Amino acid sequence: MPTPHSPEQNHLLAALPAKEFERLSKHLELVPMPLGEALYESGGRLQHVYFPTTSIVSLLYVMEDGASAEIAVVGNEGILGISLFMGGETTPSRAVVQSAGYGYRLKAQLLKNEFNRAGPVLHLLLRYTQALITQMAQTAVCNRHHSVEQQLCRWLLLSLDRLPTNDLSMTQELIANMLGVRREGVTEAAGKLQSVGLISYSRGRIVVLDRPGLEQTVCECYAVVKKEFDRLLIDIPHGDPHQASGHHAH
Amino acid sequence: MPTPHSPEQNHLLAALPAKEFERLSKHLELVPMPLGEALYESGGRLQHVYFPTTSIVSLLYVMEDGASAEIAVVGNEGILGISLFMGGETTPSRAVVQSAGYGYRLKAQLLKNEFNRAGPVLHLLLRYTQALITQMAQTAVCNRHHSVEQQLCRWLLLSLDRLPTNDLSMTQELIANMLGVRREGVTEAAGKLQSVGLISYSRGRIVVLDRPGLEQTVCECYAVVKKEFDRLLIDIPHGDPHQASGHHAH
DNA sequence: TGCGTTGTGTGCGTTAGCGCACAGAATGTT
DNA sequence: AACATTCTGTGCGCTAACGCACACAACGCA
Repeated sequence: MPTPHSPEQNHLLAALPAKEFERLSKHLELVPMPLGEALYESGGRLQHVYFPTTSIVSLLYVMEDGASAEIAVVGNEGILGISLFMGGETTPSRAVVQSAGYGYRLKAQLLKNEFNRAGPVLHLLLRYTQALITQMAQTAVCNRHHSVEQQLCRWLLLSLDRLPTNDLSMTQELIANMLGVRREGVTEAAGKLQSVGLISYSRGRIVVLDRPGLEQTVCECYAVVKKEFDRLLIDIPHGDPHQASGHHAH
Repeated sequence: MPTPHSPEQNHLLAALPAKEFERLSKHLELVPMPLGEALYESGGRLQHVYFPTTSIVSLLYVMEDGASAEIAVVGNEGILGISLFMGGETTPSRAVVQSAGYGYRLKAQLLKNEFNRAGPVLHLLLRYTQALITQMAQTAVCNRHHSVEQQLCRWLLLSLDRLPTNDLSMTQELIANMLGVRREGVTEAAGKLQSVGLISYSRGRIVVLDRPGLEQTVCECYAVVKKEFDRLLIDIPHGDPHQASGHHAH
């Protein structure tokens, strides 16, 4: 058991004021999140919300003909199951583990109760949701205007930001599903990135060699989203009329 | 003065319980919303939130090179300025009036106060926000997988749903900006739709002749979003632990 | 060591959409 | 009536991405 797990590995949990964290932490349940597991299906009812720590989860829309597209990605900075507290209970999206790891889960009703106290937890979750909205919106724009190569860069950086290492365990097939493009398109784009020395890969294992280089190749979409996440979540003022004791998410 | 205006033309306002509506309505201010007006700019601070009644507003992302894309559209079913109550205060998007008309506005602070009462207004706004999220996500998918023609259909239907008539006042240039495609692409797609008898247009005026026909041509994205809006907003249970007196949004 | 499975590379022809450069039509203006 | 302006139609060549059909490489397991 090399890595000791703790809820604070999740930034949202870490950003909670002590009192709220106390209340919730006793109900947090550490769960493994294996590659490919669906935390929820389109339209399905949620039993739990999930706070990833070492895993990454994709929010996917799958269409009637089987074509798919990732609309956002959630890792240790976030939470899965926002539709619970937004009031809809379900969403038309799927949530699939894209990078195996661990996370903590919490019974749906407990989170709702906490949310309905209308305290710091509510405000924190809503801020996170706004950041997530930005990510979705930017994904829409990126899908419209940018090349597969640029999008691959974005995707790699998004993953990198949510992992402790710089090697990802992902086949090109999977990446293609996420980006909603052909597998061959990913092969080609990845080939280019490798030939320029930014990454190196082989059979489902991608190592990022030159992160700054990637950041130069990526489209603006990455920075926009990143900036917005930082703005909304790094220095979190707890609530609106409440205290503003400078907590940090890391 | 042919049309008498009333706040209830906006579905969200109409869905408010009497008590909340009372409290807010005295502060609602009827404002004209002329074509092209920007209700807010990327990163700008909001002074008001807007409840469109006869107007339609596009949420746009504009990129460094000037390319743009609509990520969602808001009409009499919704509200503009969700980042106010989500806690971010601003967003990276612009809000531009796409179809001239009227709306009611409310001072930012008043809405925040109401929101912070954590009553029916909060729950209603959050449900609406979830519907909006679905629209954005589906836009991302649509951008990835569907043709300009299909997207034009979707766009026309979205507009139609938010207007009392079936003629839209929109140049192809504007539509192209919204969809994030070339103007010529819109010309071509619109030409096809016209030749099949679904629409008729001339110099900035589009009349929808055959709505059912449009609904057959459009991609699934339209229906997904529509269904989700209906599910979340038509039969609104006010709040979670509160009463569930069957209010209707129309 | 051999064999199946799973990933990856490559080479087509095809297509949707782009960028550009106009020509023509409808409208408003004086 | 003449003119500028705005909107729309059309005709290119060009490129990114698609769909398909393989060949090949790596790894896992008997």
